[in-house]
Amino acid sequence: MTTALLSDVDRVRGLLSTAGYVWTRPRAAVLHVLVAAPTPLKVEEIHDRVAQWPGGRGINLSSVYRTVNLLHGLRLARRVQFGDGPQRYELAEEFRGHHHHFVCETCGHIEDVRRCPLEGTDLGAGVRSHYLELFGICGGCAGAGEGHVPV
Amino acid sequence: MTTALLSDVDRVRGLLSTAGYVWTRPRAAVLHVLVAAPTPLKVEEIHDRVAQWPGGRGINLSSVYRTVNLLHGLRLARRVQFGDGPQRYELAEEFRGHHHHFVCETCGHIEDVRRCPLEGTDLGAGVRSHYLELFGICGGCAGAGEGHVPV
DNA sequence: GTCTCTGCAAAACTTTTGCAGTGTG
DNA sequence: CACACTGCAAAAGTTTTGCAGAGAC
Repeated sequence: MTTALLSDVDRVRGLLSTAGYVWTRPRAAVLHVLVAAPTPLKVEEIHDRVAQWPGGRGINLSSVYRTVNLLHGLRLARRVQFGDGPQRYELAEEFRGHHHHFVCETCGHIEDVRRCPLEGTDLGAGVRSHYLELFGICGGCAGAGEGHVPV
Repeated sequence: MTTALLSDVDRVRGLLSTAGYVWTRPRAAVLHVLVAAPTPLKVEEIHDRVAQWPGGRGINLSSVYRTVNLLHGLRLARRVQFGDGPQRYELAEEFRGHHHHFVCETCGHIEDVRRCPLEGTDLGAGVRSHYLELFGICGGCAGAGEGHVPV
């Protein structure tokens, strides 16, 4: 999945460059935030974290939108939505590997589900991809021995 | 799934009444539209179709929003989202049965997937529900014998 | 007749866009 | 130094809300 010699940020930087895109401060900042995030982030959250990042002060919300749209268009970022609320973004499967999410209906906590329940399943001819999210009660919100335990 | 003696509209009407809600023209119109729709509809689309419905002229978009939110809150309608774009609504599983959707990436055509690929699958402890959509190329957009064929 | 609900208009929220100036390669 | 990109501000698209009047029971 990952060339251990190159960080994900560097890999994306190279891919953007090859595609003819310039490496700028806003793009670098958004990438660093996405690489560091364990779960999908709202654009607003990316913007907030970008401001913490060294040299990230003053980066405009529009630029964050433009950057995630660019990454999504190049299939370097994946768009995720949990029920209501705004879109969220995370690094593409190429970097993170194929996975889904478990969302706790009580506290909103998000967990990666690394074992795809559809693996080996026949989805029918013509199906190219699938979008799956699981919902339930996480370990923290349920009593002992009752909450979510991945398979 | 359905009490053949009562239409879905009548069943919802009874449920709303039991819950203390009044049966009004906007609510009736939205329900008729949802019952008649084979696939999930955008609020804008519901609003348009409501206007066609006898006595539906003049029903405000806000009322459509309020109605779908009410139905969704009572678990009588299900919210669906395909990639970008606005939310869509369809009658709850209680009426339509458990199913998913296949969305053609080329033409946007939506098809019901009545056989759940996760049936009998172990999703892990604590999982209460799942959200699954399939994407690919439909029969109409692919060459003969190549497009989507449900399992 | 009471109290819920609706229409209308305004606002809130998310996302996109035009444009003049900045910064990358 | 040319051209892509950014910040800013304004706009577009979707959804929510306050309020006075209409309608259901």
